[in-house]
Amino acid sequence: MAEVTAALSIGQVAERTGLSVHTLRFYEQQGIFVSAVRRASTGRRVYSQDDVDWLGVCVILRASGMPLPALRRYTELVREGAGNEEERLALLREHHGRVRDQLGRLTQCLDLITFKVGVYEDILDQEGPAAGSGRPRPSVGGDVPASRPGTSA
Amino acid sequence: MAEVTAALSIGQVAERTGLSVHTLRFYEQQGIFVSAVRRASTGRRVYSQDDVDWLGVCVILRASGMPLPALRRYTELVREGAGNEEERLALLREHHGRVRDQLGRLTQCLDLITFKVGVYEDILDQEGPAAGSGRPRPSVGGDVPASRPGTSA
DNA sequence: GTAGGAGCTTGAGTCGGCTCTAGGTCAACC
DNA sequence: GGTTGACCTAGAGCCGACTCAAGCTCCTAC
Repeated sequence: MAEVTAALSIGQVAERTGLSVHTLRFYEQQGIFVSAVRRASTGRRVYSQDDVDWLGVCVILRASGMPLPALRRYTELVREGAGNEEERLALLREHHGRVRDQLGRLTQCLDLITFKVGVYEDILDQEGPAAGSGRPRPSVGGDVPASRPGTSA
Repeated sequence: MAEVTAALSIGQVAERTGLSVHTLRFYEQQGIFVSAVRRASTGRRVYSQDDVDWLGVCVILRASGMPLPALRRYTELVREGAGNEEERLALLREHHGRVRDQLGRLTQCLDLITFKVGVYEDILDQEGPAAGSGRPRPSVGGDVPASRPGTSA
């Protein structure tokens, strides 16, 4: 058990969070740090492991589409400390809902794309190497064939 | 069996696709239509049911994050007609992969968020109404409590 | 003692994808 | 014949989230 608080440079933090140094400075300016980023006597930023942990959470929230203003608000609540758990929960729940929606929509999209991929595989199967069997496919999705469109086939 | 090809105004198409009239004109300019949009003698755009069907596909591809250039390329391939199915398939497969990745990442994010929501529910459970039991929770994710951070608890 | 590299600040630029504005045409209704 | 209201074009503007540039300061190593 050593290094209670690590003291990392912006480059090191960039490396371990996957964010660019630009983005780290940008996030700081945007108020996306729970406590002010410390500075060395030379003016350079000094990050702790806590900062890295927090950024890990931020990366996930961002990756799931939380907008910066919401992330900033959440950060503020955490910075204020205990007593505002309701608001944090509300914020997270709202985001949770959005992510679930997004997941649902994406799943639907994936279905369509999977289907279309199958259609094209069949087409290439049949006219391609040998006259393969060609799994039965419902009659949709081959995409308008340019010449005589007709609600696809 | 009537209206082989409907003849819809831009407003009607906007309504049935969920896209704005601005976006429809923008897409047209971007080459996101399989065949040139027809014009009435007055210069107004006249869309067919095929256009609407195609836009339906586009909406789904866009919703799943396909960038406009890729969508344009796909449109071009469909416009060119039969013979380029390999490239269409490649394009769709690539997108399919990206959507699956995105889905995976989003699912992970959802797990974290679900977990955090649970943590806050427990906190509010305990200090709130009555001193509820509080389901056992692993020791992560309560978020740095501002004062004495310490790798959260 | 100087070259290289990491870091600093402020402010501008980029990118994707729309979204809106200005100024105009046209058809329909009162 | 005047007013809506839907549509037209070209081009500018916007938004979110970075990303980069310019010009500077340090520190380290040769």
